[in-house]
Amino acid sequence: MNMTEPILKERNILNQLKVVCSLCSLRELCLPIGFGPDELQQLDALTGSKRLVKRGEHLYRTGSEFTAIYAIRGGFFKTSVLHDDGREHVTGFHMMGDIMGLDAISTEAHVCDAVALETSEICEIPFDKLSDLSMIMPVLHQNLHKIMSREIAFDHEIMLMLGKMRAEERLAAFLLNLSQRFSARGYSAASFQLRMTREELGSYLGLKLETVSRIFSRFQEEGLIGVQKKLIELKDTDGLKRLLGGLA
Amino acid sequence: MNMTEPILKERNILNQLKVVCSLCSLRELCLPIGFGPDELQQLDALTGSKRLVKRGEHLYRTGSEFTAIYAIRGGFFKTSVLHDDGREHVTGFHMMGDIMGLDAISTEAHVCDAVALETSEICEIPFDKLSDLSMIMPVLHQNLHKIMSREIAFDHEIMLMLGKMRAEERLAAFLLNLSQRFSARGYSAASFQLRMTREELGSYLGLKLETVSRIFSRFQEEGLIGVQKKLIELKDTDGLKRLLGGLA
DNA sequence: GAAACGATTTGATCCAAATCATAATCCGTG
DNA sequence: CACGGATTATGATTTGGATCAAATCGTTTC
Repeated sequence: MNMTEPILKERNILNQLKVVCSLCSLRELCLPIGFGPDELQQLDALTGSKRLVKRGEHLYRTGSEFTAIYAIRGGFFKTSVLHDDGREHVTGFHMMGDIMGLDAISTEAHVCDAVALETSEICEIPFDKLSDLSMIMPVLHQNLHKIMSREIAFDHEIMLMLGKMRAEERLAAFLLNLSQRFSARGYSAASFQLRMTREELGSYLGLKLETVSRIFSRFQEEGLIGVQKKLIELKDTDGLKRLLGGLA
Repeated sequence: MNMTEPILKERNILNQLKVVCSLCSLRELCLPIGFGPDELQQLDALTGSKRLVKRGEHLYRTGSEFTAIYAIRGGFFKTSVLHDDGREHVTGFHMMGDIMGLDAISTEAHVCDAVALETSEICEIPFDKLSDLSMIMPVLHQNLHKIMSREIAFDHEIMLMLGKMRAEERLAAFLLNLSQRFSARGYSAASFQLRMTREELGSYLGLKLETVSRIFSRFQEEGLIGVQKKLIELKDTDGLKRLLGGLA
């Protein structure tokens, strides 16, 4: 073996990385562990096919062909399914650092709508390219599995919430989770802006919008949170946690 | 390049396949698409580390180290999480052909208990070996993604059920899903034995056991199903589907 | 800047499922 | 096979959240 082969291989990887829209977004997001410093620098240096999705626009729709997964660089999305009778069910809220579209791999068609709740920047990652690439980059391969596994585990938490918690507990759990996610991304854990309506939040939590509104008011009376329209301030995190009691 | 290298590689794969407990179980189950006839025959010929789990025994427990995923060759499992206050929440029912343990990849520790509801035969698949192997077998790699993706999509359906459906709709949806799963495995779609108690079923569906019992009785009065203890007979599948209305 | 529409809050009433209670039945085990 | 605990069925009552209703507040839009 001579030295040219590894170099060629290296170059090939770099080319593919470009195609793969740059993993700079992935670096910031969910795939950071395990790359060496050099690899990280290379990933960072690459610029990829980013795209703006304006508030209210669809990133993808139910039934459209699955070709890519999407890393959110900034902004806020909801995913939802629409029923025959016109009712909407919100299946998730997604922010900077989250990956969307993983549930479509098995059917090769998207199974929900993804809509931007504010103007957002996303990074499109062609899945076949990512898949090929992960065959030669073990770390990427592992991280891909971890991301999917994390989504499964997170969904199980949601199922617990929907199946076992009362309305107050659901709201408390939601606020604490959102706070924690903002905090993990460098934003304030105590104060944040909701991007969704009461109706969308209710749909996600299995509640009616009136119930969401009432419980926000009640939490405010009890000094647990401050509410000004969409601006939420967590005033007594321990109190909220106490509400959850024995549940997770 | 000479001819020895591919042959060595091939042998290496076969050795690893043995370690990987044999993919014969996987063949029957969730990874069947994409292997050539020769590969399939080889997979079938291999016998792997199967294990019996008796009724009531744990396959794994919350917090135990994640080392393997499990393919069910026969039998029936529930997965559940236990809360501080002693309450149990059932997160899933699993039968022949299902893969369990995927939600533990990200944390490297199991996040739920898996208990056999009847004496069952499982195949343990060491995950690091499977992961290595999938690096050199693209089809295995793809199928692994598909399985995980399918689990995510299925969980979204459960979330819909828990968030939007009334008790009757949940039971109807559950019975139809179970029937369809039995049917896909070659068993009768119209008549089957429930392996779980009313309480476990209620826990899974977000209902109390009394509600489950009452609705089974009501369905029977209406001629939708026949119930004799745990033996369920679907008498009017269309009627059950009609109950679901616009949902799913 | 007024009009129009959407989002939120709050009140009154209703209902599905939980809870409480009691049998009846099943099934594992000594 | 008879005992005892677990499971199921069913009735009576309670209640949390849905539904119906109306007023207020915001924010597009023309």
